[in-house]
Amino acid sequence: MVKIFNSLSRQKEVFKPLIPGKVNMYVCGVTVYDHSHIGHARSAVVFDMIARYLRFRGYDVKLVKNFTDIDDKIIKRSNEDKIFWKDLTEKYIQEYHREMSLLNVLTPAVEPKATEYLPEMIKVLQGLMDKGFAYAKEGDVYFRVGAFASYGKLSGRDLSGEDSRARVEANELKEHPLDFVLWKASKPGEPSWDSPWGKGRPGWHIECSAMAMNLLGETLDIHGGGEDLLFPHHENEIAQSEGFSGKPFVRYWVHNGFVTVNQEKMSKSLGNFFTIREVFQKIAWPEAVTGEALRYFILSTYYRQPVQFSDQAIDEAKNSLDRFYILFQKCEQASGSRKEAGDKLSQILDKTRQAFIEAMDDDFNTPEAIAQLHLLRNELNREFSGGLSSREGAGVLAFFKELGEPLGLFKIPEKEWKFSRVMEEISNEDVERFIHERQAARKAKDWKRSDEIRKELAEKGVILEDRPDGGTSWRK
RNA sequence: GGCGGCGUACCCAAGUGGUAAGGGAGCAGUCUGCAAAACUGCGAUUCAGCGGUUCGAUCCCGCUCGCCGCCUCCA
Repeated sequence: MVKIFNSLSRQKEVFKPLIPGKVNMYVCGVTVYDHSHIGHARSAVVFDMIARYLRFRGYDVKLVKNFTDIDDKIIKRSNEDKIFWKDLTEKYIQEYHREMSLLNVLTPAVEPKATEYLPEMIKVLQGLMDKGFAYAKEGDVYFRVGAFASYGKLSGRDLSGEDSRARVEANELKEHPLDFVLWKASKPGEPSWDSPWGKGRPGWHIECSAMAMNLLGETLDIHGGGEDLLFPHHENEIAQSEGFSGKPFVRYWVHNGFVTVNQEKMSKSLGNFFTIREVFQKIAWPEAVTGEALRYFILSTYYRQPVQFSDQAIDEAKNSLDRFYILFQKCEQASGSRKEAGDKLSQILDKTRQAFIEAMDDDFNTPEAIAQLHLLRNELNREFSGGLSSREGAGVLAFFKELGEPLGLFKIPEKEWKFSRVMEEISNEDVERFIHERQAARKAKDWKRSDEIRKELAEKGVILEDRPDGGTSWRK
């Protein structure tokens, strides 16, 4: 039984989708005018994890995540950089895709772009006009907040209570300060589309309503996004969508917490942000390893809590993952002749699976779920210090991969994981050659030469482990 | 001014009305020719502070302090 914290009710609720077994899920994506930062990465990873976990629990999940490819910032940037706005957005969409794949974020079923849904948006606008929820002024169209009785139910504000310090944009054309623009008349030279109210472009909020309703239906099971979108964006989406359809727009609102730097929200305006690409550039591990470390870092905090980004935090995540991969390597090297433990192993695995599900069912408590995997790792090392049979080793490995799937972790083949911090390249053949030489030295009790070789290899990032059976394992 | 959140060991981070998971780092031990890995032990008499409710509170209530977020584009 999955429970989800619903921002609308501000409590955990038992998750029951509209249609049993099916989940329609919409997540606000990014505005493509610049590089994405770690905050965007968090949101993407969190909702990817949620979709993965619901699938793990047997739901048929359809996930839609949009690209906002037309807005003020895009127009501004395209003018500054003297690049056609369409080329600008295309460039960043491609970059986003590349980064998502490094983070092991699955591609959503549909990734609609705002500019591909103009007719659908205009249809919603027209509907809102017809019902009196919208009014046109000088080529703009505004939503009339006063006409929508439950306006403010998500963000907990009421229309009368907006006092003098509310920083609402002054606009003579609006009937109420909180009225928001659905359609914006275009200035000469700006990208524009035809509409019954003249040439213009859509306001920000309308795209999500139109795309979500068209692709997933008028009532969504889950709608996600960063907590900064709660107001006004999601509040406005509710008003538009419910005003238009007369049906509840979203059953479960889910919001992820921020990535912070020195306790402050990572944001463009504060200038304290790290782009995803910059993190990958800075860290010398293979990209896939960095991606998994970053993902582990994100998932090691509960998704609604703020998470503090730092180089050290990524290092710690990597260290934790190393422990798992060392175990995986041992599983791979398990010996076929080993006597099997029988039921004990499967009992241990079952117990962990149960605890894992219990944690994840409780509003996707990934830190707790990961802790369970560490407990298992610990128990396996303790109970099976004598080693596992190759069949058992494969079983354990498969088990970690199985539970790693909803988290999107443990995806990297053991041989490709990077243990050492040393980035020097050395071929496997050379490593084997050195180890062979060292074996001979050890046999002759030439410890001096043996240690020299160990040291040499260590400098090249190869870590040696002499096994009780006389062989030597290595990793790099 | 309105609304909301947070404060758990050196760092990260779960959690429950019944006496503090897990990870990282550290130290010690076992094992090892030496290592590595692994395991074992040590590490918050205590959960920002002060009151209250309770047989009992880190967890419930109130107040105080500190930090942060939204109210403007924002994941």
